[in-house]
Order: sequence, then C-alpha cells, then structure tokens
Amino acid sequence: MSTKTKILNAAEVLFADKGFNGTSLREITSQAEVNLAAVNYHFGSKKELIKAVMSRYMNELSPRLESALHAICVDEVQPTLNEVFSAFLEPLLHLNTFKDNGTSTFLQLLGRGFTDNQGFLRWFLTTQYPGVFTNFTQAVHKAYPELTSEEMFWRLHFTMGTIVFTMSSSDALIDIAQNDFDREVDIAGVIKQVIPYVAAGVAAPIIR
Amino acid sequence: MSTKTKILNAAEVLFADKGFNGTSLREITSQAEVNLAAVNYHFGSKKELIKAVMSRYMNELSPRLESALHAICVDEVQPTLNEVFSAFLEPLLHLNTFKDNGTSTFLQLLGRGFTDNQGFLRWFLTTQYPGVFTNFTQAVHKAYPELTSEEMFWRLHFTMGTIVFTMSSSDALIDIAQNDFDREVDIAGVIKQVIPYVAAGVAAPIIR
DNA sequence: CCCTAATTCAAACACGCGTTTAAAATAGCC
DNA sequence: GGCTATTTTAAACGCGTGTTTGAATTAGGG
Repeated sequence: MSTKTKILNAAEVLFADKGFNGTSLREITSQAEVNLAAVNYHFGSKKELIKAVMSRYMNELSPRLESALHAICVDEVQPTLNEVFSAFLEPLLHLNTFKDNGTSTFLQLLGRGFTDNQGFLRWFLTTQYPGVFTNFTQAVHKAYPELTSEEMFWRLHFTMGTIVFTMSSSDALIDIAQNDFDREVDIAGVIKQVIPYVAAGVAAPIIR
Repeated sequence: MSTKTKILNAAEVLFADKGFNGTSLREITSQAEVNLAAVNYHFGSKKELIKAVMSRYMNELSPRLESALHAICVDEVQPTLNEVFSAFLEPLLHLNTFKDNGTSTFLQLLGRGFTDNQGFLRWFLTTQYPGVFTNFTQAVHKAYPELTSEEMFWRLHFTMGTIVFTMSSSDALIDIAQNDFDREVDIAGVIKQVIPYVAAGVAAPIIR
C-alpha cells in the first residue's frame, strides 16, 4: 500500500473519532507507520489532507447519490418524502463495500466538517459538489411543493443537523443503546430509524 | 464587575463562537481585560472554566424547564408533542432577559458541548442535571405512549441533534437566510420553526 | 495604622503543534 | 551499472498552548 493511502486510511479514522482539530499529524503518521514529514510531502498541509480524506468519499458517493435523486426528479409520479430520503440509503450503504465501516466513518467526518474549523468544510463541499444539493432540493420540492424556499432552507438544515449530529456521536450512542436495550444495533439500523423521523419533520404542517 | 464575572462573560461568547478547543485562555483574558493567570487562580483550570460557563446557564434554565415539563406530566389531559416541545420556549427565551443574546449563546454552547472534547460535557450535563432529562422523557411518553423506550431513545437524540446542530451554526445560517430571503431572522424565529419539525419527527409513524 | 489574607501581575516553564530542512535511501530509466 | 528523480528519514524550527511561580499590589478587619 502506498504511503499516501496509508496516511488517508489512518487519518479518516482518527478524524472521524476525534475531529480535525483534535487529531495531530503525529497521531496520524504513527498510526499509519510512516514518517511525520510524509503528510506535508504528499499532501502539502494538514488542511489539504482533510480535503483529500473528504474527497475520496465524496467522489465515491456523489455520482450514485446524484443519479438516485435525479431519477426521482425525472420520474413522472410525485415521490413521497420517505422515498426522497430513502434515496440516500443505497449510496450511503455502498460506502461500506468501498471501505470497512465506510458509511459510519463518512457520516462522522461529515459531522465534524460542519462543526470543526468554523465550517470551512461546509464551503468546500457545497462548492465542490453542488450537484448533490441542487438535486436534493429539487427532489424535496417535487415531493412537497407547498414549501416555500425559505421553509425548505430551514427544514433541510434541520435535517442535515439530525443526520450529522447523530452520526458524529453514533459510536457512543450505539454503545448506550446496546447496553440499555440489550440488542445489536448497527449504522444501517440507525439510518433506517432516522429516515421516517426526518421525512416526518420535513413534511410537518406549515405554520404561517 | 468582578474578575470572575468578566472572565465568564468573555469566555461564553468566545466558546460559543469558536468552540472550547478553538478558544485559548489568552483570547479570553485579553477580551476580558484581566491577567492570563486569573483563569487558573479563580477557576483552577480551563476545563473547570468550561463547566462554570455551562453551569451559570444551566442553573438559570433547569428549574424553569423542569417545572414547565413537570406541569405537563401532572396535568390530567394528554399533551400533544407540540405542547411538550413548546414547553422549552419560555425557559429558553428567558435566558435573553438573563443575558444579551443569552438564548442563542447557550444553545451554541450546548452544541459545542456535544461535539468538542469527545463529549465530556454530555456526561457533565446528564449527571449534573438529570431532572431535565427524566422530566422530558416522561412528558414525551405521556404525549406518545406507543413509543418503546428504544424508539424514544433514538428520536430524542435525533431531536437533540437537530436543535444542537442548528444552533451551533445558527449565526451562519441566519446570515445566509437574511441574504437569500431578504428578511430579518432571529433566534426566536428559528426556534419557532424548529418546534413543528421536531414534533413531527418524534410523532412519525413507527415502522416495525 | 498595620498586619494579614486575597488578588493581580509579569515572566517563565514544559510541552505539543504544523511545518521545514537537508541528508540518506530508494526507484526507475538509459 | 550509473545517473537522475522520487521518496523517506531524523532533526530542528518557530510558535501557541495551559499551567505555575513568586513577587507586587490591593483589600479589609482588629
């Protein structure tokens, strides 16, 4: 395995677990068993490494996600919000075949990206992968055309918050749930629980 | 104003804005116009300062919140979930009379507390203020008794995520919303938008 | 007023951080 | 095999961090 790949693999796990600011290059390089200077040699800086970690996942996810959402948009029948959010399921779970725990790791990274670093990753993602956002917005609009764009703006951010926050602490939550309720819980189970929740939230009656 | 209070006032604003890890004691003390060593003299350590900042808000909030939720629990009629979540409104907005921008600051701090520091603040809050959680859980159970405790566990964490994530980036979101939709938005408006969302999410039909 | 306790202050400490350097090792091509 | 370009390595750099120190200053009660 190349040094670059070893660094990316070690970095994504540590970033997901402890955040971008909370993870040092020394932790990453010693976990990856490469020299400290290798990060700056191969990636230029820590910030560029963060982008590279996210891009590796986004490049795998975004085509599948865009096409799933696009399919809903061009379909003749009106979709339900449950169907719109369920469109995320296959692309997200596909990350598990791409990497062990890929789905969980990616969602945790996404959560970190929105809270760490005063949100520079939010900018990076929205500018580098705008297709995901526009297709998603269109699909939601098709499912629930009465929502004004402002109401949709807030509800989509509420939804993002639900997903991203839950996933950034999903390991701890899954641990608690397994102890308290004495049964196996995995990331796919959590996603399946969250879909009806966010779908109902977005579908909530409008108060004007 | 006492040195302790000057430190607390400066710290809460910086913590809310840049996170606990992202704020240095030197920033805090220069903002508060006190000596650097004053933090360790008055609070012992940075970690204790963080706890003190959170406690000042929680001591103001938790009695009002507990009694509002308790009132719902002892009332004879079954509450709606909207009523349960609306019980948060008055106690939260009361923080605005307690301090300028108190509501917004507190909710941002809460958001930081769950994502920074591998969640030691989550432990601090749940152990120091358990009454809020138990009363809340009881009120939700009364409004929606069909939910099993496991389903409730997840939906309450989804709700927490919605609130906490939205509020921890509420300043940025409010800026975007004001530009895009050309109208004034404040924290109370966001809270009123989020209540029907989370109420509908928790009330979502159960998939078994 | 004076003495003691509480507080403030400037300075330094030890440490971890991201980054840079320049030499050593390795790889790949002619 | 020899030469060049790429990669790896150990060491150091400069900086910012939380914390500690001990002296200077300020309050406050007898």
